[in-house]
Amino acid sequence: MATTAPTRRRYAPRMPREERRDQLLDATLRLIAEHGFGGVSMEAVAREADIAKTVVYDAFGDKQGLLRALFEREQERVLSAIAEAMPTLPLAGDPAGILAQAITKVLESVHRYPETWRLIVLPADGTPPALRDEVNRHRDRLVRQVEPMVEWGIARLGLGSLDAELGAHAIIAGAEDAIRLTIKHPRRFTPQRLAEFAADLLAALARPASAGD
Amino acid sequence: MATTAPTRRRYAPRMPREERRDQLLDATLRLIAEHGFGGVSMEAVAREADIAKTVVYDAFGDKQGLLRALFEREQERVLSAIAEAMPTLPLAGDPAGILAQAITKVLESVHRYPETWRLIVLPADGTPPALRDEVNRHRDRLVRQVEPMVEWGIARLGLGSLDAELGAHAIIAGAEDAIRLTIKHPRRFTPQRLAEFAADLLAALARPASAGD
Amino acid sequence: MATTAPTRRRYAPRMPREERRDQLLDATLRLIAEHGFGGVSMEAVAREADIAKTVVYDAFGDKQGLLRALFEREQERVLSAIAEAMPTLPLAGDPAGILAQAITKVLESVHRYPETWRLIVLPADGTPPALRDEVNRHRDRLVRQVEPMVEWGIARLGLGSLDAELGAHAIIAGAEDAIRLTIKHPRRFTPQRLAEFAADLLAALARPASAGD
Amino acid sequence: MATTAPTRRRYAPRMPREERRDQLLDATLRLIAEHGFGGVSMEAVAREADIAKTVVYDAFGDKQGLLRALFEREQERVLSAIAEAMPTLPLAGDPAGILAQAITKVLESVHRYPETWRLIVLPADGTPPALRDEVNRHRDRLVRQVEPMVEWGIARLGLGSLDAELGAHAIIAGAEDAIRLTIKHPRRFTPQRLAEFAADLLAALARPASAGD
DNA sequence: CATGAATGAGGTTTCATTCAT
DNA sequence: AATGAATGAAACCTCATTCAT
Repeated sequence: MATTAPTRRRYAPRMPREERRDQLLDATLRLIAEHGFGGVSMEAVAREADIAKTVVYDAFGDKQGLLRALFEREQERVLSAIAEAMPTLPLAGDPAGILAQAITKVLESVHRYPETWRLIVLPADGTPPALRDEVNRHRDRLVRQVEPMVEWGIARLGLGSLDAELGAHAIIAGAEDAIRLTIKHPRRFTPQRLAEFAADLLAALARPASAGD
Repeated sequence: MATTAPTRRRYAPRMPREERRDQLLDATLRLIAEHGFGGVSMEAVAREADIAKTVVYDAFGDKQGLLRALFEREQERVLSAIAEAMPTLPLAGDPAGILAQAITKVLESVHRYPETWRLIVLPADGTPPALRDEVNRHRDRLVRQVEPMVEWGIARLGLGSLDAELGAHAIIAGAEDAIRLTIKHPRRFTPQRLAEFAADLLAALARPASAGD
Repeated sequence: MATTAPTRRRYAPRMPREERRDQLLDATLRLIAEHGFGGVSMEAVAREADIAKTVVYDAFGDKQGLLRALFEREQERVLSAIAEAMPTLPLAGDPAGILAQAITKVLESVHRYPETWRLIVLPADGTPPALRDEVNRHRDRLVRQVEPMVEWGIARLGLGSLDAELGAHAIIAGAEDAIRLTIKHPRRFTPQRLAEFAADLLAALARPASAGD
Repeated sequence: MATTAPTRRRYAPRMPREERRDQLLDATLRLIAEHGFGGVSMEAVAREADIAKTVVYDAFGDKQGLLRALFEREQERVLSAIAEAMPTLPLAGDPAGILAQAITKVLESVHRYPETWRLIVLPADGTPPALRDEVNRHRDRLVRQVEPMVEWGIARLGLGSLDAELGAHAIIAGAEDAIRLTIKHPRRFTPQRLAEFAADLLAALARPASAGD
């Protein structure tokens, strides 16, 4: 008569709907972090929260609903961090400093909420295509948003011939990699180090030509 | 002269093991390309190859085996393309040109075998973690392999203070993004354009300082 | 001035038990009419009445209880319509007229309460067998009740050899079909038309033989 | 170590696909007969056949497929019995005899395959609406097919004013009731008795007017 | 009397995998 | 080296029903 296994508390503690939703989203995020996207199942979420499956259904309708809600919540955090990190327009001053500051701000958020960022930045297959597409849409929009800034930077640094579209892509790709490094080795790749590298790079790009700029 | 219902392929042609394996890996790759990773099932592979399921088991043991074999085969192609693209040591000459040439070579392979590269570069979840890890191991190795070249380049370009490790990461990240762009919009982002951008960037980085270099 | 999401009906109006029961039975009948029997679930009934599920349980105990109560209420209406339609005993006069009048009366009720009649006359499966059996019991009783009238009619019409039991069955079967036609195509098959047909039929059966009857 | 319950033969006997399908359709029909339509589930069918669930899926694809296949098989039997029972055109001779013979033939089939007939004649809700509609379509077609015969009969019997459309409906409704009686009380209501009743009825309808017929 | 949050059982379906030939 | 028929586990989802307030 083992006491461990069959002992199941008859009723999980009651919880208002919103709180339950949050708790379940946390559980889901944990599952993704540990077992990847394939590890998410309504069953597993319920188990992780030590609760009956139907509670999950009551809270989110179905699996799509669960994942959508998760993405929305996390995306929110990511988008607002990005929005805050974006330099204020019109741009003025030193491109290197501007970039460094933006990167620093983003990476600090990554530091605080690594799982959130991992979810958005490493969009795995297994994700309903709709969600994946949405992430991609946001990314594309970001690239287009950054492009005029890159144009300004190119002009400012006297690099007239450079391909601004690719420049924007490169910056976003670099930032994503920085995010990934931050997630994987937070000690080794600190926001400071990564931001400094970006600043150095831009500084090195500056054409000293127009000396008195 | 197929009749409608009861006509069932009597026997698929016998095939030596290696040939069959190749055929099945092709079928698998096709499935991934069309229906994403979720579209791969032993059943689906067998159907795609118009063969009985057990043949797949005989050829690869189990699903892991199938995917592992696929990854190995495709990785092979990727690795050899990379190996060929790598500049010959010791490095000498213009870093921009060297980088441009390496990128061009890689992207030409991407052009030819987009599915292969997609498989390796966009490693989807749903993939057994073991495989994913292997891809990451290869990537890390590549970063470490590139690092000394970056060091050389930094010295060559007179950028003494730059973080070489991050430089290597940046180059790989940029290359990966280039690969992704090539896969997604092959018309718009040609190898030439991407390589040229890389070259321009490196050229702009060159410190004219040691004028007589 | 409803706001979108968080607006939740605070409390449904309190209601004495009997009134609530009636309201819920109406909701149930509506559900059956619209979505068939499969559309009835405690949840759906509660939603249709805009009330909490447990109220339904409090009112009827369980699903069986709900359905049983519904059947009882509707059966009641059906039975009283039938009772009213029944010719008064002892029978006298023209069988055709008697039948026509009975049919007319029944079909008028069908016209007014098609859902009620549909419920009883088209007893769908999915209904707990118990209920179905009850309907059948009532039907059998009706057949037996009609049988002596048929006997009288047979004698009256001078059709001595006819099987009265089957005659009773035939009349009920015909009436049921008339009901079904009324429910499905109320315009096309009016009570008048159907009653007239029945009267014509009986008139045609009359043996003119015993002329002076 | 009880031998009863946990002893489950590891592998059910192999069977060619068609035979398995037939066996499963039989099992399904049995389930419907015993527990009504609600008693049909893939699960239950598998249990009834003492076989793994997936075998049912392999055989029919899904639940719809199972039910559709069942209906097709049974409908087939019903339709061919009806076709055989239909009097040959052009009609000639005694309407009563014609009707009696048709009814006899149908009811003999009902006697032999009561479950089949029950399935088609008592079409329950819970049936996918598509199937139900198909049954109704067949029934409607039958009514329209019978109508000209009724017209002929009305003329033949000298009942000029009678509503032929309703006559057709009445005949089908009566036949259906006869079928139901046969299914429920095969001893009490034999084909002979029911056919004789129909014949008597028609005979009684004949207007002796054209005395020399 | 009414609510909202919980449970458990059962049904549909898919899939990797094994057995028998 | 092939085939086709079987298994079991696990996922999604729905529903009747109960608990706590």
